[in-house]
Amino acid sequence: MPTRCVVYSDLPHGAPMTVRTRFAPSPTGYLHIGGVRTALFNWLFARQRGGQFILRIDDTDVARNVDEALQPILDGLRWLGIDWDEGPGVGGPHAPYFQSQRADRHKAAAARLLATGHAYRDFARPEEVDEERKAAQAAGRPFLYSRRFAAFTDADAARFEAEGRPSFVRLKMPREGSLVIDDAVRGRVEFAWEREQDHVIQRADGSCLYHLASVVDDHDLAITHVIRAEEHLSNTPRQAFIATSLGYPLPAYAHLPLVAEPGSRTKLSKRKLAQYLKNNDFKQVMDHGLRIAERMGVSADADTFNPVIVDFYREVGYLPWAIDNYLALLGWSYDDKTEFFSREELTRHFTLERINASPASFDPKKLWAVQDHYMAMLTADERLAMMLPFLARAGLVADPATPGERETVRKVIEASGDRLKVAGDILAYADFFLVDEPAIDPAAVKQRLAKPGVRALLEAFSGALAAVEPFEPPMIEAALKQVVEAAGLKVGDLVHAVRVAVTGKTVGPGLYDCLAILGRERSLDRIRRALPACEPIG
RNA sequence: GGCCCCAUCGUCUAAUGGUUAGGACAUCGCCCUUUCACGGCGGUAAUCGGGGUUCGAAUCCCCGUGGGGUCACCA
Repeated sequence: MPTRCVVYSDLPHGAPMTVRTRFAPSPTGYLHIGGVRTALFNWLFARQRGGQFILRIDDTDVARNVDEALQPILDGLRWLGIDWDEGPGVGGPHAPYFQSQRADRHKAAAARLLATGHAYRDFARPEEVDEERKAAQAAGRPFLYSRRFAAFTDADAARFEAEGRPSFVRLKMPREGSLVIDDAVRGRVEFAWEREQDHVIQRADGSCLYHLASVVDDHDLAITHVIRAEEHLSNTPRQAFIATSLGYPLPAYAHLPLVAEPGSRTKLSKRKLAQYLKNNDFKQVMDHGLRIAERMGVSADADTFNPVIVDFYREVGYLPWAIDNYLALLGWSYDDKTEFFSREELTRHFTLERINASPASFDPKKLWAVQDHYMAMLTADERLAMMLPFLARAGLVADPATPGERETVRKVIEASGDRLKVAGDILAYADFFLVDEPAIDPAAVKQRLAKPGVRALLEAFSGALAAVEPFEPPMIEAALKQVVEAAGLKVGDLVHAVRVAVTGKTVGPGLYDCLAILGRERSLDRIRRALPACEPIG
């Protein structure tokens, strides 16, 4: 290893090498929003350069059921449209794409490192290293393993073995000089070798640790650009040491700014949901999701029903591209005003150069705004296709929906306009058209129905409604205005009461649309049934 | 604590060393309006501090301060 080694942020010009990036999640059972951002940037960069995006599963240390823990991650990426050229489910020329299945390669690399003197067998017991560590700490100096149980000769090894000590393998890190990497987003970063530990790369049982495995796999998969979160920046020296010791060319590195908590710079974590809920924007988005889950009768399992986890957005009915577009803006920008990009535009414009180096806090309200924008661009048919499954899940329509149900829902969608922000919102706007006896909000009754004069007004309107022909919004509006004028009142005085009588709520699409969709008979029936509630309370 | 990274409105961000420091979300006010939502108009709001370099610094350098990441036989 040269005392100074410069890693370039991109490949030399003229090298006709295809860009290959990877996302290497470990099977944790869920897809974290920060992980998605990393995957997205890798994907975008590969696509922009006409290269390949590889999905590798870093399951080196898993004791759990990998399939079960992997599925949500694969599903999440697919849902978001982040497709991989090689990896689980699609295979590829460098298979297998599971780290656990590459153990032989890792072991061979460890053996080579040992043979070339870049690593050594160590016979220290954990507590013996801990003692050194504590002593260094107490003395106020940086810890550096003494290597006193390192076997640099066969004689050493024989002696330690005679003591019955198990051995494992450590890196023999340089203790002079420094490593300089030219990070694509951070620029030049220098690390002194004397601060780097002799990391363990292979356990006594022969299994290899993450850093070795990762470097070997990246090389075997011909990864050219390692684009990952900033938390890995300090891992880079040991990985660069492993790679160069093995004779591998170094990949280019790009360390992405962390996705931080709302209103903070701390790394976003799914475990701190309770704390994030104190943030009003976060709470609003969460509560909205909770209401939708409740209407569908879905249990909002805190483990995945969490705005830090991608599943949340799928459950609630966000558009996958809205999430991609929002996440692309978290740490990256195109110019001073463009915020919305089609898939093609984004893959055309994306560059590593325009990635920001400082942490970016996750703002669920801004994501909401991006979602709003894309939702508004959908046609009624597109929304219908998107929303029907939510209604079916809530038991409000058959699965598949009958032609009649589809027609009704389509009308509701058209009448609802921009009110539907996420697919799950249809539940709140369509229910009273799909059930015979909609739930009545008591507060709405008190506010709009239980007042003097309301009953007579509703009765008069019923009479007018019975004669409206055709039963369409403009005519219904005219009839209502006539009743109101005859009574010497304002439109609002009747509209609100009719709305509550008919829908049970104070909010919804335009009233005339509601009545038209409901039809004459059902409208009259509901008004009739609401009349007893019009008696003033007390 | 060591090492490393970061620092423009509350948030995401823009600004070849020369701009009245721009946009978006959020927020506030007004308008539109049958509710809600949308929409329209307008407002509040930022270069962490101190030194340099320079005719000129958000921008380059240094020092502080603050925040963050990382220091496993986890990944």
